[in-house]
Amino acid sequence: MFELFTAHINSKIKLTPAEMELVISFYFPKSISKNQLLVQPGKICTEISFVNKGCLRSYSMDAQGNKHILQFAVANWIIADMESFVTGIPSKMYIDAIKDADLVCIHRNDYEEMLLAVPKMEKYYRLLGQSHIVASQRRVNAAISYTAEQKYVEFSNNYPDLIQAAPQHMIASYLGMTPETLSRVKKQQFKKK
Amino acid sequence: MFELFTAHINSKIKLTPAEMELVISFYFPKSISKNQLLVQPGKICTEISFVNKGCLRSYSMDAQGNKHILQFAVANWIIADMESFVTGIPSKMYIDAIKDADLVCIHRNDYEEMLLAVPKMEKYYRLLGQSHIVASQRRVNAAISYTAEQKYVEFSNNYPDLIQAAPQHMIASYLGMTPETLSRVKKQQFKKK
DNA sequence: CGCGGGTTTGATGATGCTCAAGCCCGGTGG
DNA sequence: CCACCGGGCTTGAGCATCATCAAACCCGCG
Repeated sequence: MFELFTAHINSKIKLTPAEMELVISFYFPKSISKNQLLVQPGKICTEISFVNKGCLRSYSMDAQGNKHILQFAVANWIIADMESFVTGIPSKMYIDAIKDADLVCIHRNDYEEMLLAVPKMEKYYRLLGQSHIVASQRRVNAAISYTAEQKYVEFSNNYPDLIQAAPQHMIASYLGMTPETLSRVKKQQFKKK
Repeated sequence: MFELFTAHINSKIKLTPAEMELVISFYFPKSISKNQLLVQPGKICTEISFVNKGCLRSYSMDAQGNKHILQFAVANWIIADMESFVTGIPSKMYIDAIKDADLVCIHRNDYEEMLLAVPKMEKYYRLLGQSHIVASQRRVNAAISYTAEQKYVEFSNNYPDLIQAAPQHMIASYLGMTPETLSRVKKQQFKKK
């Protein structure tokens, strides 16, 4: 149940078995099936979710009803609308499963308490934050500097697993282009080699 | 010297005077003048810098020699190439001052040690990371969903101070458009009201 | 077999880029 | 004090990239 999660924690920090047990007591498992919503606009994002299995995405929707994918989360990643989670303001985005998923979650009411109970977990979340920042930095750089083709190449290098897991129109959305453009980019790519 | 920095820490966590003194002992002040480089490609980013005064930017340069600004940092913000800082691989980006700046820095050799000496600082950096993530999320969303005009409007709402502080061509770079486009967008904006 | 979501392809058009020139303005030196 | 220089901003014309709209295609599934 919690094996992957505890292994992930152990890979970043060292906890005694007692501490680990205490940590776990604050978390709860949750399964959501494909297309099921975890977060939606107007509601507060109450949980941080660690993905055990499956795949989630977070996205916003613009005035024309177009979805824009901000993040994918596969196994060993966490996902949440941190803006809503930390401030308590209603979320403006959606999070749902694109493949049936098993999660390990912590509620925002328990989060600070857990960190007080096991302060070493501050480091765990600091390190996660650092990884997230590194990933965001790359993402922003690609978004503002790259052509459609460069974006796709970089993405497929960085996330070869997602190329498999996610349907193409979602990858297009993540990359900030239309499905048609991505289709044409791939065709071009193919011709080049 | 360290007033703003200690105030910033105190606004996020509670430290005893002794702890604060210990923390401070790991940091050193640094002044850099306009146009001076703090980080450059090929070299490891050895410091995290807290901005006391002035303004810095981080940017990448593409094959055509175009600069793409990833982040601005004014007072009370921190800046670093976290990818290089945490992994120790050479940076691929530049950080320089766009206004004479006073910084409070910590060297990567001292960072983990400082966190061991004063574990409460884990929380400080966790919270900074959270803020950074929230900001990045907004930035990514704007980059992939907005038109040039929407990007500018959102930016001027979120960072009215930077509209003053940064020259227009840098704001254009930050927003992922050319200076010409930003100029035209502003003209349009003006005509609307 | 036929439906439907997702992908591909094509034609057209808009947004934003490129290149080039002119303008504005603050700083410098005669 | 004025002339000149230069960087940054603006303006214009033409163009490339990518979006839009529409239709066809593919394929798994009921």
